[in-house]
Amino acid sequence: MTNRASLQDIADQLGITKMTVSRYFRTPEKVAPATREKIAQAVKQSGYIHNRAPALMSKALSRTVGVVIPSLSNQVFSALVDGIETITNAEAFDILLAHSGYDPHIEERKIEMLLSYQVDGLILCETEHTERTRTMLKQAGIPVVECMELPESPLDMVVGLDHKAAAFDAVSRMIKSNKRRIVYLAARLDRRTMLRQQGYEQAMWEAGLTPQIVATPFQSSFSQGGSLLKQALDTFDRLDGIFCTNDDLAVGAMQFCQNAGIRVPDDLAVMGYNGLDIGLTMQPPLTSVVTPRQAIGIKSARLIIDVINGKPRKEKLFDLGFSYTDGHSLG
Amino acid sequence: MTNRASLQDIADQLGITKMTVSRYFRTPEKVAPATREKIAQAVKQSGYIHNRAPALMSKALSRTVGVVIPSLSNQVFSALVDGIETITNAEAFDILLAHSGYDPHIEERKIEMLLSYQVDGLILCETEHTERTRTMLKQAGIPVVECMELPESPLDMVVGLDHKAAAFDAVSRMIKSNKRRIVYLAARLDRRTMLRQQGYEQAMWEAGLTPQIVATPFQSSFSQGGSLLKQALDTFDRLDGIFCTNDDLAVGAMQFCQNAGIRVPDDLAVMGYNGLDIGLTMQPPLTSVVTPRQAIGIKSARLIIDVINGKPRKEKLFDLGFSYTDGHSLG
DNA sequence: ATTATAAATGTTACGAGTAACATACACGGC
DNA sequence: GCCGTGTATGTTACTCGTAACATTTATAAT
Repeated sequence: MTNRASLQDIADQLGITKMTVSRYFRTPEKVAPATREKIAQAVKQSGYIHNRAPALMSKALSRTVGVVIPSLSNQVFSALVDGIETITNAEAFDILLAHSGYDPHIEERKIEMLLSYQVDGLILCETEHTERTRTMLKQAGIPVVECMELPESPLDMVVGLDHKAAAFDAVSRMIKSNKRRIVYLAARLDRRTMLRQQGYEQAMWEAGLTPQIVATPFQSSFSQGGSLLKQALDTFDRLDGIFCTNDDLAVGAMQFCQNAGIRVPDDLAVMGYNGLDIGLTMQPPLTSVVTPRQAIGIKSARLIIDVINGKPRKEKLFDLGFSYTDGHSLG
Repeated sequence: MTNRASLQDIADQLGITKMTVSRYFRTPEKVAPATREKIAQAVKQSGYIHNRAPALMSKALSRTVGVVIPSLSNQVFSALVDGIETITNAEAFDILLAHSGYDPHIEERKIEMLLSYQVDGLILCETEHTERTRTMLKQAGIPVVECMELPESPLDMVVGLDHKAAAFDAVSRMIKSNKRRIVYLAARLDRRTMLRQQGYEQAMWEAGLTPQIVATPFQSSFSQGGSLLKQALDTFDRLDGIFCTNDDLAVGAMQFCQNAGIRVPDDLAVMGYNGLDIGLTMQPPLTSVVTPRQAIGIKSARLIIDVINGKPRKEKLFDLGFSYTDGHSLG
């Protein structure tokens, strides 16, 4: 907008060339201490702000990684970003953040925007992409990590966990606690939700039980958890367990139980997914599958930066597994 | 990284100049339909991705607004960003998102990054800034909106609400419901939390009551709500109400009540702040101050873009007020 | 047909930091 | 005093999409 100070302005003021000033910012040790001092002074006084545009035009690195998360109000992704920034901060990279609202077309638009800023790498949290997204990313020739799950046809690198296996294990636990009539509660039927459903179904069939599902396409929420459980109770007789596709639903369902006088876990076992803080404040504390999202972020950023630095790994897929919260809602 | 296709590449391929291709993207109606068709073909085939860098170098607009939110896992800010994007999408602006973790120094770094990308405007969610942040923003000469609250020394424009007044009103309501021994529960003692405390204190003093505060500097969370309430009950006799600085604390506190056999609102009235969904799933539903965050986002983006388009308003401060959720936790 | 006007495309210059290479200068060792 | 080495700084060329202006081509109006 208005004319910000440029390197040239500072150089003119000191009777040196902008090259020296440029060096001052990027390799200060190559500038004489006396000059360094003078420049520091002038920079401070002029309030110079770095301008990336010309640097982006040279084929140099932008030292920026693009990150696309599905939602801005989900602790899963904020922990993921925290993990990413641990690494990027240490390596003097910036991140450029965008959110897709779980929509592949919005993801496409955001990726296009990030690429237009010449990011050196991309971290994505979804595995469903538009055709154009795949084309663009191929063209871009930068490292890409898909994180959180293990896609069937990865774009490039993958860091995540097997949600089907996690769900299978979680439901098997419930069955081991002598629960038999277990319903799967689901919302926003995205891919990860469907994978968990598959794990649930497999565990049920293998135990000789019949899977029963109550789902809504709407965004998951606490209140949704209550209404889905109500619907499940109305539809199926003598339920003794619910496996919820995330903790929001699980907590909502547990609240419904409290209000309806249903005892957890004696009358109804509840299994959540993600291991959020709120689950542990319930009475009894919610048992929940914990996804290692911070570790996923760290690993993803590490991989991206290694590739940028010319140290590509042979291995491209990293399964970081899962664990459980220390809850008592299973019986 | 690898050599992406440039406008020149496409132009060469078609025997035209890059200028025509550039026009095709920005003002397609000025390109002959036949040419348009040919370019569309070539663009698709080459997988061309726009490169913003040269455009950022011309003094043209970047058509990008920077947004710095404090947290990536707070519905308040995701709703705010939703509001912002309603407008930016309609006006063909992009947003560049960053998060500060409520830390003015991180905010400074993120603002510096956004400015280095030549954003045309900035939306900030905090009012505490470092000295350098203020200098940079003055230098930058772009419109800035501080949103959510009403700062004492605004940088430029402001869209928010008066948290002190809201807290005053909320606590006055509790007092009108014949609650007398009301404690303020607070976490992460940021400016907005302190403002609410002031409103609380004023309401108490004006009613001839003594304010009592239980606070923790740690990040607010559901479990924190329970322990703060426990601490309050241990410290003060015969509490009959709590005013919580946000819904996380309020919900945690209500869960504590349920577990401890404290009846809400008969034994204890609970007032929350923000009006999140989860509060309404409680039994009884939580009464909470609703902040108009989506509207704040819309208004903020509107103002920024108006100024960018050369239509500055005389008015610089917009108080969008507050309302209440339809809860029953007051009595 | 002839000029006026509009539509389509082309030409030129520009922006601001940086890589690669070039030069100047200081200092120590002989 | 001369040379070699290294440090500090300067010079030049480059990046590529776009604004502003120029030119060509098509269309309409008399």
